[in-house]
Amino acid sequence: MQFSNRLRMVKSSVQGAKSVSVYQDPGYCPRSRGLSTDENLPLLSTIGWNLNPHVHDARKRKALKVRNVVAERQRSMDVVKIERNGNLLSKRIAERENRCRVEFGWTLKDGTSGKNLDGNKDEIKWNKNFPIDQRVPNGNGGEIKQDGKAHKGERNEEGSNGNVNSLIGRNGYEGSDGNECKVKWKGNVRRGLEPDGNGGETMTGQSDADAGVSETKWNGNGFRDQDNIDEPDRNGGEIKRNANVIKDRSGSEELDENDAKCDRNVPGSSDHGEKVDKNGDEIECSGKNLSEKPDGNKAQQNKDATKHQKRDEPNNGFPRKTKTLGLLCRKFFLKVLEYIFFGDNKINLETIASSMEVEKRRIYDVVNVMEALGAMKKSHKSFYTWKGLDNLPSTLHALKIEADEEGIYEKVLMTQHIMTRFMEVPTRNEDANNASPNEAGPSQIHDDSSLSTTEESNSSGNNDSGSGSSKKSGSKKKENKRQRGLNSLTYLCRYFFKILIVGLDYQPDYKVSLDVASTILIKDPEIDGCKPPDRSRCRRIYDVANVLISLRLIERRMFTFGTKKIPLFVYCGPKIIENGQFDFFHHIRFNKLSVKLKNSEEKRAYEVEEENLEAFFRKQEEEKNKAESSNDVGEPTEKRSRIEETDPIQESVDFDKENVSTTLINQIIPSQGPIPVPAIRPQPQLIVQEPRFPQFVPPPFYPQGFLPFDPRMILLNSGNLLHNVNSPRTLIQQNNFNYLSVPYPLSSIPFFQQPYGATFDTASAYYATSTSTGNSFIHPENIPRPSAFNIDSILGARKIRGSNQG
DNA sequence: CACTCCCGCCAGGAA
DNA sequence: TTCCTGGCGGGAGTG
Repeated sequence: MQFSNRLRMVKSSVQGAKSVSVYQDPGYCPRSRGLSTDENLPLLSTIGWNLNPHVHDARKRKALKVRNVVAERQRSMDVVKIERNGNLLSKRIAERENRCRVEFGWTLKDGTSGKNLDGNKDEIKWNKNFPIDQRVPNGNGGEIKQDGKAHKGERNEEGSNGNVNSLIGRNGYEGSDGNECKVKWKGNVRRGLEPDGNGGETMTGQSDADAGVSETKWNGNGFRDQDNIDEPDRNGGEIKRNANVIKDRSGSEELDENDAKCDRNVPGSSDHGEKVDKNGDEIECSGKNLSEKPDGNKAQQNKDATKHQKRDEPNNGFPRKTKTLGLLCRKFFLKVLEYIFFGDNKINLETIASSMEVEKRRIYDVVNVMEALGAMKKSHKSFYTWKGLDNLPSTLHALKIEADEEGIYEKVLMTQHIMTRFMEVPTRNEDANNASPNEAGPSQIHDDSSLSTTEESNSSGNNDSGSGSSKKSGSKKKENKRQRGLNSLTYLCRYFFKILIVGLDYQPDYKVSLDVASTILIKDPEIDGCKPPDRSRCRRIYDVANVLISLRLIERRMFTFGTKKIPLFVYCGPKIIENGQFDFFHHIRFNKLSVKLKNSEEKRAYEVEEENLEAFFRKQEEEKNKAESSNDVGEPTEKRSRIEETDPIQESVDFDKENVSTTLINQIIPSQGPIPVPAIRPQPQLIVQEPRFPQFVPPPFYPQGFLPFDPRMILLNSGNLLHNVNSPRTLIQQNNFNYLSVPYPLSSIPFFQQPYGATFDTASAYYATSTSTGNSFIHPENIPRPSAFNIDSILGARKIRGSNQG
């Protein structure tokens, strides 16, 4: 509770008064180029000007509805879950029509007072605190046993336990713990059950819904949502629910009423208690009882129920930092693990989204990346098949081959070189205004004269002139579609991976900056030159990167360049081997995030997710051990997790998983047991490495103005070229362009701290190679920015201009 | 101010 | 026609 309160953040409500960013500079914004200013105007809704308030309101309502739906689904999800015996939730909706019985149960943690509902139990014994164990024979001789005393069933009023479906109900943060608005299970819940006509049996009970790591059963408040929940499990058509089931029989208006009544110990009341729905289900009403009209398949997406849970919760009550994509990915992964654990590889996005308390839209971001990695495949609407990441090494191997064939490594190098030139220090006499980045590039002719079709299509995407013929619009549509595909997260992810892995064979410490990656991803330097990529796609790269980071497949490491820090991405996934196998669960378990999370909420959230994951694995192991108890010879437990000091993935050492610390974000714990493919970890940052730049063979393609360079060529002050590799000043100049064969060949700056490419002083035509001897050395501090390709900085300037323009 | 990236609008298309 | 999917950009949050 305290923590939840702490997490509450008041979302700033700055609206309207903000200046609007209008990207109208055709010289910079590829999408804007050649467009009229109207095309570049942001939506009115975003501006808030001249906007029909009704439209605006409608949008807001829609957004609100979406949020409500999410919350509603969450409630549904609470009811959907199953006992851990594998009664996997949500299978076929159609089956709900035939289900015979539904059990609502809470398994008791201490096991003293009742049986778990595992399996097809016929009865539940309740805690002795339960004064009444009322058995009502149903029409077919079945027994209905009802409720018990919940001794630990503290539930969130919202039913928004993000972990409701999780075996590990850690529930430690973001109010997802059911502790924010606790509903104490008062027990003493009595009710008269009406036998259903089908001989269905309803069991009500309650579990020790302790957020216990290993005991979490179904313990959420739930709306009955037949679309989600009314599905028999695979063990005989039972759904066991140990949730506070919300039942809306009379529509939203009654919710509060029911709510209020149910706060009391509910005596068996036909009004608020169980009712047989048309399918013969009985629904228990207990704890926080809300009722839902059992009127059919589409339970009214509850606005009202959500209403009261949302009203005090700006930003859904959770700080933004606890909703990061990386964190979401971790949660998602845990959910998937549960599915796998239950032997089901069909992932229902709706279910997952509900249980994670996020909009489905957010899930797509993760799913798309997973798809790109081959981990998931869409089966049908809202359902994906989990294929796993065990084949990741071979998947990446294939990607790497593709990358090689596409010459991506050369593109990377070339982009680095080209971008380097944006760091030119203008001569004193030179008007800085004339030295725009684009003009410096070898592809400038391209840039100016011929916008690529890509850009055209980009532009067309924003162009709503609509005056073209149908034929024209058809092709435009096609082009839009093509462009959309190129911008898809899946595509970007794969391409991003190609960029990140393609150089591993050449540079052991291969790393790529965001600027380089975004430039290559967003444009083909060969065609488009190295114009600044647009912001939007950079955002996508951030999205992809965050997911990959949370999966521990890449790392983002900060490198200093002068006074600036620039992030570089480093691959740290499994070794890329053809037909290699990879225990991804293992990988994600023992490779903790190495990034330092500054935000405490985010850090806490990550910790909780780590703990959840760990608890899941422990649970899994426990069960495994039980099964193999006879053979089990325990390893010495002295081996413990340790703080990673060297390359953490050098070897896989047996460690006692049970004692693995899961709270250290920066900790990397060697894995237990061998894994087929070790993970690649970046080198420790502080180790000075020899510059290891391969003898770069010029790529087979050359943009206009770009000529291959010879690493052995150096440029003398006279401008003549010489073959010499021994000189510290290794400058290559060909065709009016300067290339450096070896970036910072003799620089005292460690290579890993150096920016990509070389720093070039046009005034002196020297490369900075020495801090002590080179008269013309340009200290990094004197370089305006680590990369002029920093998108937002460029666009930020544009932004100002745009704002100035109106 | 720059960087990061969440949020939600809305186009496109599948169901 | 509905609604799922996901591209996209605004702007919030943070250092």
